[in-house]
Amino acid sequence: MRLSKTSEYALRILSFMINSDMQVFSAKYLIDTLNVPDKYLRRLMTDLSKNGFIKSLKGRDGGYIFAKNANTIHISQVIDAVEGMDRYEGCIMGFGDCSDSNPCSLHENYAPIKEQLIHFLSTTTISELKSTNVLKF
Amino acid sequence: MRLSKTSEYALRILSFMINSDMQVFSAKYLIDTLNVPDKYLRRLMTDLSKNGFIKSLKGRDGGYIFAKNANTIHISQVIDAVEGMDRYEGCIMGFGDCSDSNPCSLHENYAPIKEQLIHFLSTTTISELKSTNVLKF
DNA sequence: TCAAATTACTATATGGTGGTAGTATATTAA
DNA sequence: TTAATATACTACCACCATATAGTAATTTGA
Ligand code: FES
Ligand code: FES
Repeated sequence: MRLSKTSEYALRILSFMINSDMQVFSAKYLIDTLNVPDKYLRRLMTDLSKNGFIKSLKGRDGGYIFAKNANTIHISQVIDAVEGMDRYEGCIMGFGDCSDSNPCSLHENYAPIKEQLIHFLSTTTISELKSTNVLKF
Repeated sequence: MRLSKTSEYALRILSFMINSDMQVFSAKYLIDTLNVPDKYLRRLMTDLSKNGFIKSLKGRDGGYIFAKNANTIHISQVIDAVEGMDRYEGCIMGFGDCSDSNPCSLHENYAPIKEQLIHFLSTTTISELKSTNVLKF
């Protein structure tokens, strides 16, 4: 299972921000530190701003800052904002509806795993990504 | 979590074949029954043949047939043949190496779920997809 | 034999994600 | 006031998965 690259970038950025002591992060700084393509990161940050996760401070000494407490931002919300969560909620074989009463041949075994995945993504918040063990961003 | 459309098709086809009493399946029959695009299915079948899951019988009354016992075909092998399993084995945040000693910030919570997913895909065989409960192909 | 039924091959079109380029706009330290 | 430092916007390009089209090759029943 892999997220879209855009989701990966978004989570890496927010994860990096919550693990840092700094308050304001310029695009340039994030680009250099996280090795995310310049213009791609800028567009993504605008997108995250519009979705209310962060807000931008324009002009000299400007940058990005959390728009709300990171413990109110769930991973699933971030994924939903940049690529949509549908991809993870539907049937693994591509049939739209996934339910016990209308199962595909993989449903019985896969459904419990999916439940855990969805639960994990929708209950974990960005602030829970703060850790001293994490070595990479 | 969703497989690539090609993997979906492949699994739906093999799942359909194991759940049917027939032995030989023409491309035309599969196309009409499973609503998979004509030429796309044909190319996929050739691909599955080359990977040894099925074999083709050419000419009049030809079609496709399992090339080996379906209980020796694991789901992960099918996925690996048509889209590759790397996508599911790596770090959820896109860092190549995923291990407890070099974790990303999601690793601690995600790794156990990934283990289950990989285990499920690599131990389940096509013949286990035979079921009277399944309503859709 | 040969026509019908079938798979195999090659080339091309399309759509979406990821990535790039250039310009416009806003803010502020000096 | 103004130059420097930021973000915002618009258009475009590249690649890959998905899908389509046309033709060639193979087998077999009649
Ligand atoms: S119906 Fe396919 S995974 Fe639930
Ligand atoms: S290192 Fe990211 S999921 Fe394991």
